[in-house]
Parts: sequence; structure tokens; C-alpha cells
Amino acid sequence: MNIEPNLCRVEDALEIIVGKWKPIILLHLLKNGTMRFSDLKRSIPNITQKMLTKNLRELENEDIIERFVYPQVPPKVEYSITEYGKELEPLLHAMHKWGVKHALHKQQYKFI
Amino acid sequence: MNIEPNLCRVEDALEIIVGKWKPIILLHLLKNGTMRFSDLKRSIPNITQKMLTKNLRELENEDIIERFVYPQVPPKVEYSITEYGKELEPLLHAMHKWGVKHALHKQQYKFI
DNA sequence: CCGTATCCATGCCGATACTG
DNA sequence: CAGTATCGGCATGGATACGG
Repeated sequence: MNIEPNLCRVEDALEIIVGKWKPIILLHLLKNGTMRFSDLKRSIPNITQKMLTKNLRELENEDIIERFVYPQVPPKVEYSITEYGKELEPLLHAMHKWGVKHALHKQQYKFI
Repeated sequence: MNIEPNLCRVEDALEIIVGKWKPIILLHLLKNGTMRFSDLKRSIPNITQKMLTKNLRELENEDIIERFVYPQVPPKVEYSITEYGKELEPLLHAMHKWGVKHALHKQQYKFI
């Protein structure tokens, strides 16, 4: 089974999940279910507010995650994976698995 | 089965196959077997020589592809996927499949 | 034919400060 | 609490020219 290179949609998949933070955000939401903005911020210490907001917006625009705002002061905003977004999980696992295997391969053969 | 977000290797996988050109290069090599530099260049019209060279070197450094130089003038250089590199194929297919599905999903729900 | 070298535009991303 | 606004460094990648 070949993918015709010119009809390749791999790049489209990559655009959604690529970025320094998106996989981590998704994994946190998959693990914990619903999370507040501050929960995510605390779980990913090195991310800035700006980047967290930006990535969340982008994932929301692709219908991967959902945003729910409680109309109250101080604000409370919750994020969760959509049903559709959950279809990404097997892919993330496959990539994770390959990543682990590759780390091992690098050790063994010491190229670079 | 959860991935512990802090132990996530998805990013490692992404680093190897991300980039505007890497998936396309890999798919061409997977489809055609061995290809010369000029074959690849012709198959991917919009890529510059610089970018093609750079991406090929990076894939070679990760042991995903192999480079064979014929000692002759004018030069002849052939690229092919390594045995190890072939293990990436299922992942590329999975990403492609998801990409196709996502394109459809976007059409149907017209978010954005 | 198969590269390198150089220059340059763009945009990602971090740091920081400010707001309802 | 959950953002937005602004500034700026730095890497990515394109165009182009040159070389063995």
C-alpha cells in the first residue's frame, strides 16, 4: 500500500499536532479529562501564558479541544478533548512508541 | 493506556519527520526505492537544492536513509531508505490517513 | 551533477508588562 | 484567573550565485 507522494496528507496531520507544546497539551487533557487553564499552566511549567493560549486556540479551531467559560468573576475556563479529538490518541501513541524505539536505536548505533 | 505526559516521546518522533519536505522525500523513496539526487529534485519541483540537501543529510544522520556516491565525474549520488527507516512507513500511513479524515471533517463542520 | 556559501524575509517563540 | 499587547532574538527556509 503506497501513498502517492503528491497526494500526501501527512503534512496536514503534522500541522495540527506539531509545535513544541501541542502534543504535551493533548496528552495532559487526554490523561486528566477536563482541565482549567491554570491547571495546564502548572502542569507544563516552561510554557508561557502566551504560548499556552495560542496553542489552545489553534487546537480549538481544529475541533480537537473544547473551551468552556464559566460566566463568573474571577474567570474560570475549562478545556477538554472533543469526541473527534479523541481520534488523535492512537496516532499520538504510535508516534510516542516510535520515538521511544528511535531513542534506543540511536544509543545502539551511535551515529552522529 | 496512557502516555505519561512528562515522559512523552512524541516530540522526538516529530523532530525526525517534521519539516515541509521530509514526509514527501520519504514517500518518494519508499515508492521508488533508490533515487538519484536529480530524480528527487525533479519529483519535488518546489524544493530548492539547499533544502533538499539539508533534509537528506538530516535523514541520513538519523539512519532513516542511505547515501551512496559513485566515484565518477560527473557525480552520481543515490539515496534509499534504510531497513530501519522502513519502520517509519506505518507511522506515515497512519498520519496520512488521519490527515485525509481531518480534511473531510473540516469540510463537514465548517469551523474556522 | 551535486552540492556549498551567502544574503535576507518571515515567523515562531520567549520575556515582560498590563487588564477585566 | 485568564487572558492581551508589545518587543525582540533566533532559527527556518527561500533566492541566488558559485564550485569540484
